[in-house]
Amino acid sequence: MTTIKDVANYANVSVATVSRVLNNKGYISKTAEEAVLKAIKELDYRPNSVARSLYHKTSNMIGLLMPDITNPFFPELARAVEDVAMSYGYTVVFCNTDEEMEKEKTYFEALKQKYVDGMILTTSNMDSTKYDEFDIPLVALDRIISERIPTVVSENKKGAMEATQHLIERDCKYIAHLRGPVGVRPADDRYNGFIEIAEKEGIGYVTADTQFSIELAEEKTLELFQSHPEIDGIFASSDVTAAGAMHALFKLNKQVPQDVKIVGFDGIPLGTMLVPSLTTIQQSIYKMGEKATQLLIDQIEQKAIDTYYHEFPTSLVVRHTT
Amino acid sequence: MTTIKDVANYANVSVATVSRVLNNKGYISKTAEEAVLKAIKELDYRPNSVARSLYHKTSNMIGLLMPDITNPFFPELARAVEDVAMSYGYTVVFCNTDEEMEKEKTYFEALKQKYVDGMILTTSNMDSTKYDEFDIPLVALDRIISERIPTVVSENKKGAMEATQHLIERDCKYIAHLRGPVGVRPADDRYNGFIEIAEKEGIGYVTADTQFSIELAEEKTLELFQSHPEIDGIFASSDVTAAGAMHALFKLNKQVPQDVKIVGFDGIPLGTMLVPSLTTIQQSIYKMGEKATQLLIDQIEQKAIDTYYHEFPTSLVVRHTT
DNA sequence: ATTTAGGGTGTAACCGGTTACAGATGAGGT
DNA sequence: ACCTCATCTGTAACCGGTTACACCCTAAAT
Repeated sequence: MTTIKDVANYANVSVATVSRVLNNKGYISKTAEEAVLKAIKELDYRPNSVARSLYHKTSNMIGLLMPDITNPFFPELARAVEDVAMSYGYTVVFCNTDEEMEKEKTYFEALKQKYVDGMILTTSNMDSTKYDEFDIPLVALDRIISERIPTVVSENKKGAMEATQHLIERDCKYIAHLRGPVGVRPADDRYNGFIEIAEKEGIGYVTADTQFSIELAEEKTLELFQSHPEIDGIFASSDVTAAGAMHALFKLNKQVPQDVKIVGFDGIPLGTMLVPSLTTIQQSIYKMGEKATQLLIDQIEQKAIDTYYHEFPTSLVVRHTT
Repeated sequence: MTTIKDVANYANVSVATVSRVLNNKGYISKTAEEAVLKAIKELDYRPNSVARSLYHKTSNMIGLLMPDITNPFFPELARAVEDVAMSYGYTVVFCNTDEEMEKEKTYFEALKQKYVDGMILTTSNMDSTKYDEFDIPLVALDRIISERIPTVVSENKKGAMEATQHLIERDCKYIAHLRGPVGVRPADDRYNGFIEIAEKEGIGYVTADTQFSIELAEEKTLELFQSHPEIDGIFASSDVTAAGAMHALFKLNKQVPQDVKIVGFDGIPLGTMLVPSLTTIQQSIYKMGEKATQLLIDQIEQKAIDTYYHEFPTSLVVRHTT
């Protein structure tokens, strides 16, 4: 491996001069610069970024912590993060936490030891004060952790209200809500939005707790219909959950949208692949990923951050399940 | 940040002794060891892995190059890679190349500058000899690049044959194959497997070229039915493509599986979410990711690699589209 | 009493960069 | 002629670890 010393020797200058050329810093004579550039070219030299990191305590890497890339909501987010990061010369290290606090801690430690410049969190299982202790730039994405951490989320409550309203406009009389994980703010907000409209419109409703798993959603839907056969509308907390509900309806021999109408939440590609395709509340997933990454890089590069809380609008996309 | 020097001072020993304790190397007295361990604990010391890397000339990172994490085939692969990597103390940098040679080159350079220890390739758009030039451990996953690079793929041809046979057993008389990208070996192998069985069984068939996009698959399916309304079976080169075909059939008002039967390829979760759920050729996606990562780490750690070519069995999973 | 050998420890060089600092040179101002 | 200052360059310390080597100590062997 060619080192800066090799280049210095070859160009008959000191390592300091080579470093100056590399970083365009300080005074360099034309002669020296040319000699160095020639040496770099002929020796095919690339600076060792580990050595650089050691000195600068910086790695040009950012960490992306998410529950599970296998959950179809995250690939698009990850994609956006990576696109923006790369355009600024950062690389992305990605970590699946499975919502386990232990894993989260392990990754935090591992990444800190590698001098990652910052982290994007789409998962938060440690005590919220813990995050402030790590003195490393953070951004919360699709989660709300603490007001000290810049945050990017959707207008979850508003979206949920719109979804519920839509089902009512489509003549649903008794609506079930498949609620997301209790305690996760976006899911709670959707729940609250649903309740608010259902109460306001004085319509019949039930709710059931689910996670983001298709199997559980199917199971819960079957249970709901056992106790409430009059359900004619479902608002699912995520598109994956909606897919689970559709399976249950298939088993129950209910026609979608004739017998039961369904609205999901997320707007992931899965929705368009389902047959019939899924009416859903579209989040600006890619844009949220972009914004979060931008916010992180701004912090890393010490730029002032104007707003700490960013809410992205959602939109109702009517497809074939309503 | 606490350094090894702080620990040494606190424990009243030299940095060498601390390092020996950390790495369990050389002679250490019980007294010294205890003092060091106590210091480490009380100062909450973690060795700086960048400094370690500098000495050991490794970054403990591996690169994962894939076309697009947004394509539902890749998250599971990525997940497996990350799981195994992390269990060996490696972190994963992920890169989306969009099958563009330029991007691939850029990432290769960027990662080499960061001295990643190795890379897993699920995409290959450079000249195959180019890869040999980079003297860095590589593994080809779901791609075949060169026999000098350890390779992990599915039994694509065999799987395709099984899929075709299955459609014939289900009484299909005229089968369409939605072929994957020409020139990509796994896709070509599936095509060849299909042709071989179709010819052998003397059944009617057509093929159409697609990519891994749902829209294109839908479009091509519509075209196929226009020219060949007698099609009663479809073997799609991927599950995403199969989903596209299902959309087309929905538009054409054809019942699945009554009028047309469909078999996909991949076994991604999407298949179970579709209604009706998709019969498919299941690849051991996770296991392939594990194996590839293991092969990469073996190379990095200079272990001998017994076999360079690994084929994973596929299996027919019969669900509701056949 | 003197070797000998193994246990235990610290010093300093090293990994490959960056940069503070000091010294050298030469042009321009007084 | 002397001073000032900008330009240019090299030496060496530093980032935070690892380890070769030298040295000391003690107990067993001769």
